[in-house]
Amino acid sequence: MKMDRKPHLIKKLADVKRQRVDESIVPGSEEATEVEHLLVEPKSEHVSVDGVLCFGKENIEKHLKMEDFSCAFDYGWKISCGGLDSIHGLGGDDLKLEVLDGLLDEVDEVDDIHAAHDLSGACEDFLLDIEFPEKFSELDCGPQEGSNLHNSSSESHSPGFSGSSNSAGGISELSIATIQESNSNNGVLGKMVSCDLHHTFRSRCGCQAPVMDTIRPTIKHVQDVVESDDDEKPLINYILSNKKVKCSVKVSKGGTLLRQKRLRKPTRRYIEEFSRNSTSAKNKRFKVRSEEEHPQVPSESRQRRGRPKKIMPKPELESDCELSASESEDECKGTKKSKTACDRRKHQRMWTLEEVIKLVDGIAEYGVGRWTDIKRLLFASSAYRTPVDLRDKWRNLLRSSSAHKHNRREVETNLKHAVRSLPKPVVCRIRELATIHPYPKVRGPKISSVDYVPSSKQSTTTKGAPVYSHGRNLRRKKCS
DNA sequence: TTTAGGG
DNA sequence: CCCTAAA
Repeated sequence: MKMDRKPHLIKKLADVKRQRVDESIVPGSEEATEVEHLLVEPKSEHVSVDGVLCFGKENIEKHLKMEDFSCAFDYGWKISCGGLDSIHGLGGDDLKLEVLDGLLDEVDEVDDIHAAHDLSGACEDFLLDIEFPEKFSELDCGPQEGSNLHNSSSESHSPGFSGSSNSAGGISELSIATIQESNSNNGVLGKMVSCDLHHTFRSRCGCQAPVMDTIRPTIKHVQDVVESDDDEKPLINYILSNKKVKCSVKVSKGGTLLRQKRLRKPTRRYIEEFSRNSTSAKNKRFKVRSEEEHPQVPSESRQRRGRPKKIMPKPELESDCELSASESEDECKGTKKSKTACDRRKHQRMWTLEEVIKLVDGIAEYGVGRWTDIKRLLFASSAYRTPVDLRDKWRNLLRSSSAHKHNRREVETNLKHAVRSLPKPVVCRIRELATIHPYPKVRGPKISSVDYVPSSKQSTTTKGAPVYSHGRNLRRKKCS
């Protein structure tokens, strides 16, 4: 199916190109330069999303028009075509390849072009993106293939495609920036260029990439569509959310080139949580509780961070599956990118009052420092609380309680706002424990000889007051 | 592996 | 919450 159309389309384009090239390209050398740059610097996927999203039906008109423009920039076009064709081994490539070669000779960025050509190689890094075009090509591109190059939806599944999509995304992204300039410099031409660039993108990833103006409404549209069938896949949600951000950024920046760093593909879990939060922040607490009721579920979530241990012991529940899935994703693709993206703190769990109380009880019973014991005995049910978490929480509790002591008024004012605050009895207990089981750390003065002047500082440092009797807990901070 | 401590 | 060092 694609095979049939390709040659045809290309031919058509070639014709158009002949007509247009002279008109559009010749006058402005700038565009050419810019395009080269564009070709050289593929960046970030966010544009690809733009392009993909643009596939709204309302844009058919625009797309058609753009097809006319598409030839303004034969460089990008040809290249993209060549790349795709060569990759997919479609018919009628010889010609195009030839042309491509010619272009390669002409253009400086041979390497880049080759890279584009050799999509399979280029795309390895961008497997993440593959799903974008896929999803959207199915979603939005389907109905209107007739009017488009439509070399995508069916082909998009080929491994090489992701690469093309990426580089195309980079192009279109840059093109946006370029467009601004072009517009200012020579309005019409700029527009044409932009159109063409988008077209290029579109041809490459098989989706339509209309000009900026068309993007916004389209996005909205797509959004609606997607939101309507929520089941479609969280990924889409993510895309949309991302999309929103990007759009806003673009607007705010007024078209200045903005290069967003590649974001790591969010795990399903992240997506889930994101959607949750966005839907209702209030439910958060409730959620935590509900999750507490099924502690086995999230148990896996924690394992990941500490040590690899046994990765995915056995998927028990759905959420477990999710986790494992995200895990595997992380492993596959995250290898390279995980570093860039700071996914720290991905899973935060609010400490409920019950938990805090439990923790305090545990500490009261076992003492400070025996976190594993406390965990094992009191938090066995909540697998997501590691001993370290308990310790951290305790630390925080101490801090807050001491803060209470220091300037109560201030704290109280905060209490009004912060729902965080613990009930007084709990605070009292904490403080009590603090004195009984001093946490080795926060001690005011390095007074090793507490015996001498204990009272003076003791009041202020609360738990800082070293209680010496608890052998185990008596950890001297390095008294330098 | 567990704790402490720092970020 | 996360990470690392030390025990």
